[in-house]
Amino acid sequence: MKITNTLSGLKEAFIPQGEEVKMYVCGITPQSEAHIGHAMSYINFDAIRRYLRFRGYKVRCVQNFTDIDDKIINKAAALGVSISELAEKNMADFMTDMDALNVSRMDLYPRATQEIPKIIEIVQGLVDKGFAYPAEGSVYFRVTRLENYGNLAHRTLDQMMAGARIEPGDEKENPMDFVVWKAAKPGEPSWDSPWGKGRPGWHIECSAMSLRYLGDTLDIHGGGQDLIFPHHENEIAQSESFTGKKPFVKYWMHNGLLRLGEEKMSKSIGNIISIKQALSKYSVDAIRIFILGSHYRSPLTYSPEALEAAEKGAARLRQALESSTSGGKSISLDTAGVLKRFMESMDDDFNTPQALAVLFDLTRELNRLRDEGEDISQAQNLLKELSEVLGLTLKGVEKTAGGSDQFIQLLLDTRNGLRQAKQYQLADDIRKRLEDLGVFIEDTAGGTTWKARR
RNA sequence: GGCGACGUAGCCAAGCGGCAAGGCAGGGGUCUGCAAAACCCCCAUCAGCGGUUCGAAUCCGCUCGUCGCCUCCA
Repeated sequence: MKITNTLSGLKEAFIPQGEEVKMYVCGITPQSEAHIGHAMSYINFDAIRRYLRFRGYKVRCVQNFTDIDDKIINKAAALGVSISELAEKNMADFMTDMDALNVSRMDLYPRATQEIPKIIEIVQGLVDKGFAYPAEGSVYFRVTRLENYGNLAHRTLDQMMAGARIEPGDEKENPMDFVVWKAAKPGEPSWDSPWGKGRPGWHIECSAMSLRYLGDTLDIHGGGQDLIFPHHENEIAQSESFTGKKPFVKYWMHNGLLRLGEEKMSKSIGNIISIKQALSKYSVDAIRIFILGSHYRSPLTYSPEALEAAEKGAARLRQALESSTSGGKSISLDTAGVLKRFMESMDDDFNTPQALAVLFDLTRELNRLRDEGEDISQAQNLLKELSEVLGLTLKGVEKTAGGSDQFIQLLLDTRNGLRQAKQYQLADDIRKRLEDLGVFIEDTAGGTTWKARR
């Protein structure tokens, strides 16, 4: 398997440290509802995890909740609710969204506010070794102590300074120094520390959680491209300085960002479509096909047209699993070939668009064999298995609950009576009216079937 | 200004040195009482210009256009 490593900029052979792949996927700051940009990141990394498991790896994956930071504090104040109340609500919503998107659960979801002792331990360690210094109750990381600062972002300190957007902050020795521990402001939540009351800076929580739950060296650390700098760059600085071990992460993976129109979808710009909004219009499978239909490192633009196209594609895959498997002849499907193509695609830096193409090809082949009267159960099982690797559910829309099924069946029976009597106008009228109610009919050789669609 | 990525059919999107995957839409067939579904066939020379090579969408250079990061952000 090969993975593109952001640090080297190269596609590298994937060799994990041990039996278990240690993986960390940057989570959210639970300040508001998650949007489909988040969905894009987490669906991509979900497919990656699923494939690693499919390939026989054990995977231990951790995802943080950064439940304390400026944004949450301000937002909670604006809404007039407590910080924990806001965070709890958004974390619960996030889990609901992830479940709805069929993103498999992480092994652990640590929270920044519950990792304070580990965070203080790291900050203290950094101060002891001279990598960080206290100033006015805060503690800053001394960026100039590192030779390789900027490596992940492929930038040097000088180049960053040239950006000239950095505000020098009086307490800092160097404008690029970043805060690892923030002195408390009045009215804000705070914890006791050797430097007085304060709270963690951004970045430090991820170092604390990954070191604590996965060890000094991770195999894979993932997140959106917008996290490369400064977030992940700073994580490397803190973690490696604290443990004295390199590398902190063997493979850095970053997904491209979702755009809406010509801009990145982002909370600060406000051009957001929430996961719930998307799910109210499109099926999970459509959303996953839309996202996995583009390579994880490429940017993707959200559009109703693209989602609708994905929805139709999803319907085709589903249809292939729903069709009956009547024939009794032996199988002439090249299952090994299909599997090989699928794995070659995924082995190559998780090329999900190509893997999806394999599924669509398999679907066409399956339908063809069915039309020729072959037993297609094996092909269907393969399609089901590979779809699950990509996290597709391929579940049809539920038939209506309870009673109405019987009435629909009654109408179909009546209509088929009319058809036999060649009363086609009446039969077509029933079909049309059922369609208006969201019930779609198909007359096949084996009888009439129906399904509910929105 | 610095760093990075990208520009492939009507739309979305793989391929990254050897005769252009896949999805959606479109056209033509088969099947069907008609629909629907499904199957078969058709539909691009890869932003532009120049170079390297037996051979380039794929490598190099320039031009044009777009996006991301450098500040909170998946």
